[in-house]
Amino acid sequence: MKTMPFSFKAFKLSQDWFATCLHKCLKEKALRPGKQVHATLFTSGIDINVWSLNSKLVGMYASCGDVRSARLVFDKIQNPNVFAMNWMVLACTFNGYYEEAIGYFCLMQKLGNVGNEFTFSILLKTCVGLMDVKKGKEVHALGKKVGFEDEVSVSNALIDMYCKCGEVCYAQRVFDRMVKRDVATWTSMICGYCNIGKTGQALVLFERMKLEGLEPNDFTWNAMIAGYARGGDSIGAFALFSRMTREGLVPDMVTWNAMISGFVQSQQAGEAFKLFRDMLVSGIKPNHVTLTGLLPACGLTGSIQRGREIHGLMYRMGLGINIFIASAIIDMYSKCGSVKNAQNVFDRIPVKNIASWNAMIGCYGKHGMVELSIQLFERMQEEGMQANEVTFICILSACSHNGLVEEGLKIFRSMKESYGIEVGKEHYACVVDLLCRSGRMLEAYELVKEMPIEVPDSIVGAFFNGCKIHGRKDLAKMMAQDILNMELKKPGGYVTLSNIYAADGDWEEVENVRKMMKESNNHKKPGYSWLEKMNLLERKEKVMKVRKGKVMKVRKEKVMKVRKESESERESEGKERESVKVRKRK
DNA sequence: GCAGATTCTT
Repeated sequence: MKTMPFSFKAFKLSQDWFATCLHKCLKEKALRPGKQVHATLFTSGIDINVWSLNSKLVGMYASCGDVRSARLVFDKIQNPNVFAMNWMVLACTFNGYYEEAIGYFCLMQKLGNVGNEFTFSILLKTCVGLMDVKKGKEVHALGKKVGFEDEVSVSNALIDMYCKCGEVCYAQRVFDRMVKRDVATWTSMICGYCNIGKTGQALVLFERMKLEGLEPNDFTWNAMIAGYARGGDSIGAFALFSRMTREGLVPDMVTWNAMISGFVQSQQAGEAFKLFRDMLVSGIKPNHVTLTGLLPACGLTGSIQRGREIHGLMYRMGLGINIFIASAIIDMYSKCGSVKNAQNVFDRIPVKNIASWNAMIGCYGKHGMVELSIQLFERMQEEGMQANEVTFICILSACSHNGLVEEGLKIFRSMKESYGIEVGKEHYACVVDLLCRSGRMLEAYELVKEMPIEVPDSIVGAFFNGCKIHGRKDLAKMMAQDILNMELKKPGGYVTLSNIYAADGDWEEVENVRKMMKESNNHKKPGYSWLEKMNLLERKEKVMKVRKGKVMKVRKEKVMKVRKESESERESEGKERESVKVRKRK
């Protein structure tokens, strides 16, 4: 906004001049100059209601994200037009005031204005924000009634809304009915399929789109590549990535990011680093997402050197204050075995968020410093930060790995009562592990039985393993019986049980379980139906959990490996320092 | 003049 014509000599006190200035501020999302224009407008005495400046003012504030100022201006408008009201709905939606956005829409209806196609596109976004398909359907019906359903923009928004709310079938129905489709239409539909893991279906659409003469753009390629990467198919993702470059297209930053984090998520740290280098060579500047995506690769291989390089790069890029990277860096140092570096980064974060606290609490826990973990947990609350589920996973696993049975149990019991946090699978897993490690098998048994949620295989496995170690075959048998009697919340119990016996080499029991399975005709239900119905939030959680699971699995090995490495590193560093000292003395 | 799809930490 340096080019704003703020030369007051050339000041033309006309509404045209104000309109041009406001438009420019709106386009460039420049709040401060916009406020200056507003102030000048105010002192000039021009009535914003006489000219159409009112909606432009609202638009300027809305586009800059200043909802409060937009609202203040809006309230002074005598007869708000569609534009002003659309801007209000938009501003409220983009800033999370979904209910208020709907309020403005209702006001619009009350004033006898049905709105236009943009009103409906924005309103559908509001429904996405609320994750409310029911409202989305209402908007759909209303839009149909007033005849906006055939607008490409509205149909696109409908597809987007249905996909994000987990109703891909409805999205497909809207898609099929469309007479004219643009790139965004296809991309939204492709995205919908990618997000529920149906990359094959997405690919079919991708090819069909090309056949119909529409060239996929960056968004389409990104959606495809990201879809494959998120589904754990880094080979498929990379095939697309290569195809994209073969077709003479230049991948943009987001595409590189998707591909890099895809490799990291499928544990291919080397490929990720290679790609990152290629990205730099091709002249694309990485952003904070690139670095947060790449950093876990350092933890995977325990390469603290690479981590330090990225850390340095972050400062050179002026991203030092970015809270997302900061947490990822803490985690990186933690996984690479350097508590001190992690702590340094943590201390330098001016405004910490929950992820930064959790990363540091987890770091202490991983390195055997439970007391510090708990101290930090307390400090966090003193500083007014609310603990979340992840915080408790960190604390409980710290207790479990360091044998703090009573403390761990106390924290576990207080979770719901004092903090109002739902106890999840991971928390149960930590505490079952805690009890098993300290040989309190009966308590572990009771805890597993009282679990109100579906008991995951990992917990059952940990329990059986504990029974083996502590010689409690009686409890193992009881648990097995409970699984068979379906007393335990465990669909597919037979399968788990036979797997457990198989892992133990007890083939006789395996055969028994199989027989029982056939007799009772109780086959494991194929788990496909929930995919269609699951909404996006749940899916995201699920994906996160799957990722976390993968990380947890390797983490143990890595931490051991890293500890060894960092020990030898410290040794060599020590030696270096000594040699430096010697040289100085000389 | 108002939209649309992609990437990220615990």
